[in-house]
Amino acid sequence: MSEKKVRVRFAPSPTGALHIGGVRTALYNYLFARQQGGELIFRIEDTDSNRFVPGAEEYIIESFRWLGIKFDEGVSFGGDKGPYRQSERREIYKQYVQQLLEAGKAYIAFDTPEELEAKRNEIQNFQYDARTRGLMRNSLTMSKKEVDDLIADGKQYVVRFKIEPGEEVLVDDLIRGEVRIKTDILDDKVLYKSADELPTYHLANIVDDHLMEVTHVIRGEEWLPSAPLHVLLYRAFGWADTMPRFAHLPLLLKPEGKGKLSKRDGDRLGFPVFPLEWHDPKSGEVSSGYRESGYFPEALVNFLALLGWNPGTEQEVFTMDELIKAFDISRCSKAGAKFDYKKGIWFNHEYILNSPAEKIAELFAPIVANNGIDATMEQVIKVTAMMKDRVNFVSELWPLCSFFFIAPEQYDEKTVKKRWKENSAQVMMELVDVLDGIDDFTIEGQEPVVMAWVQSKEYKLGDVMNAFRLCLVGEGKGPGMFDISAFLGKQETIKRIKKAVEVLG
RNA sequence: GGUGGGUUCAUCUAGUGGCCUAGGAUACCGGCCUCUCACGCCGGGUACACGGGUUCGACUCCCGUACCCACUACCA
Repeated sequence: MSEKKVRVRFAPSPTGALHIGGVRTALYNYLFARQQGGELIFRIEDTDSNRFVPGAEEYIIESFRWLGIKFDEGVSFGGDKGPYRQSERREIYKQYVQQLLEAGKAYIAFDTPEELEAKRNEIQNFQYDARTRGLMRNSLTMSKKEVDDLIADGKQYVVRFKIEPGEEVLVDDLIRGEVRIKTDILDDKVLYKSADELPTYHLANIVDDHLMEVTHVIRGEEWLPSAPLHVLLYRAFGWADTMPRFAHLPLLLKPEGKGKLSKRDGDRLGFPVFPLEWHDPKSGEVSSGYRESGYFPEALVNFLALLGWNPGTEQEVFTMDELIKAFDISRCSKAGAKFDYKKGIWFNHEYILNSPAEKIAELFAPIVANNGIDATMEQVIKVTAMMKDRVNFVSELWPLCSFFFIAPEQYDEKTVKKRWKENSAQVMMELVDVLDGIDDFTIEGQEPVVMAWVQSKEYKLGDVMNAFRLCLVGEGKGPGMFDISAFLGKQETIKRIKKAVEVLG
């Protein structure tokens, strides 16, 4: 319809670490913006001064930097529609609140929280609306003078939106289709609080989205019930013709059991619910993050993108660019998705599989060094190339391949029992002689010679190789035997065999 | 309680009236590969919430019931 440039926003409250569901919402906004050639705005919704948590804003920005989700404007990103922090937009909101007041579309209410609480106890299912506002202390029931005097007196008040009953509001949702709600069941929402001179979410959201020329509001399903209120606000301001389109995303649910995904589920089942490690400044509590747990940002993004959306093809592994091309908001599912964290692990495995050994080795090298090993980068790359496809996380690499760098101190009991035969010691000593005679100790140099010897002696290949493995590794695991011996070199290989023969006899 | 949203394998999901004896992926189990352990490959399993319609025909459309989720704050 319109030729307007697509503009979307992600607007978190700085009340703590960014929840994984929020990350997904931001990702969908990003994919949509990029695909449409539009822009993504980062706005901070800090209209609740009581819930502000220091460091949260920086945490959120750093999270997106790590994930590769880039904003075009907003807090810390520049732009000419700022300020992008709602606490810095007080004067703007005041002006629009005034506009609503003057048009008779909102009114001032003096009821204290205690009075409201009393009313709720007095009347069951009490709701501040057309039926009850005549019973309350507000500018609808008081004279203008009374109201002016109270304000002049410094009495605290709120501004409430005057909802007219008897109407049906239509919300046209990109994911859910047409949702209709009767205004009778809506309450006169608080739009502004004089106490901190700040609006509530609803007012700030509409004013900012309008002023920032937002064209699509992509947010969590928890906002669906208040979407009609937002539609009504656009109308009250006379902005109905430029009202953004809405898309309400399904929620992320607990992996097992009922309810929405919480931090406790992560702690219990052993997966992070935050992108980065979070240190709560109040409680001092530390929560694990995907980054610190060894996930690749690309894998997390890929995993999250497929949780609640699918391309309609059988492709599952996507780069960010591929996601941008394939994304289609109308293909988002409507039902909440249980958080399938095991699939997230699989995605990480896929990324390791598809990454060159050099890249994984860069991450593995510090781990090798931390274990007190003085290895060259070339050695680390060699080991990584042999072992990386077997793990889900880089951190799993070391326990699997420390034997490349450290000779076994002891020999796994079960493997000894199974693989160390009567004549193993003798065969291994023969093998030492065979190996000692090989000048070219590469895989290609060793293999034919050793194989020929095994054949000539009519030994069983398995018996020789498994005993050989036990000598070099200390247990029955690892890549091909000649890969290991070639890496170790002639001297170390022979040394380990002799040591094993000595210990195992 | 009220309002809105939702309901396909254990899990994420494909499916827009006949292509569905319901497809893919994860997890699990089994096999293959093989000098071991993995990886990989191949294979396996009791899924359309239930009940009524509409229709020649329903997983797909309509109604009801059940269950789940969200919202119901001077929080977002």
